Amino acid sequence: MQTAFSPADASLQAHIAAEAIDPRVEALVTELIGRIADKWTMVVLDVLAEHGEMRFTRLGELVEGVSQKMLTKTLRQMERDGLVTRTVHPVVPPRVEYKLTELGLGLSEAFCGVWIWAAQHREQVEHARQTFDQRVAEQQK
Amino acid sequence: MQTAFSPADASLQAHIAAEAIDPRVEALVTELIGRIADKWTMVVLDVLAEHGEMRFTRLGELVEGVSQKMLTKTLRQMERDGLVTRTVHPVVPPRVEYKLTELGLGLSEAFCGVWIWAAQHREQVEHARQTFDQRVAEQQK
DNA sequence: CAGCATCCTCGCGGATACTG
DNA sequence: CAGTATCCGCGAGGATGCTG
Repeated sequence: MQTAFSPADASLQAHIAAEAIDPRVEALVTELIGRIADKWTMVVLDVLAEHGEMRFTRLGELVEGVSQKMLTKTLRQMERDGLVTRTVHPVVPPRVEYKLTELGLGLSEAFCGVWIWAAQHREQVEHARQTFDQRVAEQQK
Repeated sequence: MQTAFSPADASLQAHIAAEAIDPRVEALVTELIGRIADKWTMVVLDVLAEHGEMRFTRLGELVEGVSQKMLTKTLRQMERDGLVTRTVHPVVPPRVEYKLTELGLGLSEAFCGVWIWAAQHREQVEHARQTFDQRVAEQQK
């Protein structure tokens, strides 16, 4: 079924608008967003999209700031969600490679717009914060 | 237009590719992503983008699932980041309206791709989870 | 090397009660 | 109506130590 997707993409596209109104679907999508839109998932997604297949340790270096625990957890979640594949090479020392699936690659592309936005508007956001904080401080007085 | 942005947009656009490589900028953008990519912010953003200016209570109804505390907190953060404006009408009973700024509107558009992706691939993700959980369960035996 | 297990802390976030 | 204030449980997430 192409695994889990019977209707043609064109048809789906046409239904997006209608689906967006359905509150139940909205809720499910929101839930999905809530799970994948966490900090580490996004960064791992980005790193893997840029560098391709990678080992655990190398990934930990590039993500930077992530603890080993969180990296493991994030990767497990992503594997569970079908975003990455985990291939264990039966050698010593063990060699485990992580790689984005089609699904993961698609998500990384969808998220690309947000990265660009963040890069473009970071300064505006920082300025807004300063202004806000200043206003609050003055109001305190 | 905006008050807080000296370099021209075209120039910025040209620098995006270069900036993306700079690790410091990467870190800052990552941090920004980490802050805005939380569950409630995304949903509020979505609701405001769809319905325009809205009052606090109405917002709480549409977001659905959010506690009053989290809604307040989320809105304060978004206001601080310059994503929404908060206008208090000095009447009784009090009337407070929230509305997306240009900045917020831009982010909601950037995030649009992710919403579409989530709507389109929700089933695939769910299927992947079932497969994964099954595999783990069998491995346990 | 790639992890699992354990301990421990801290702050998220819900529930409830009160106010301008 | 639109919040603030307070209490509190629980899970996220870091640090450390151990394995195949």
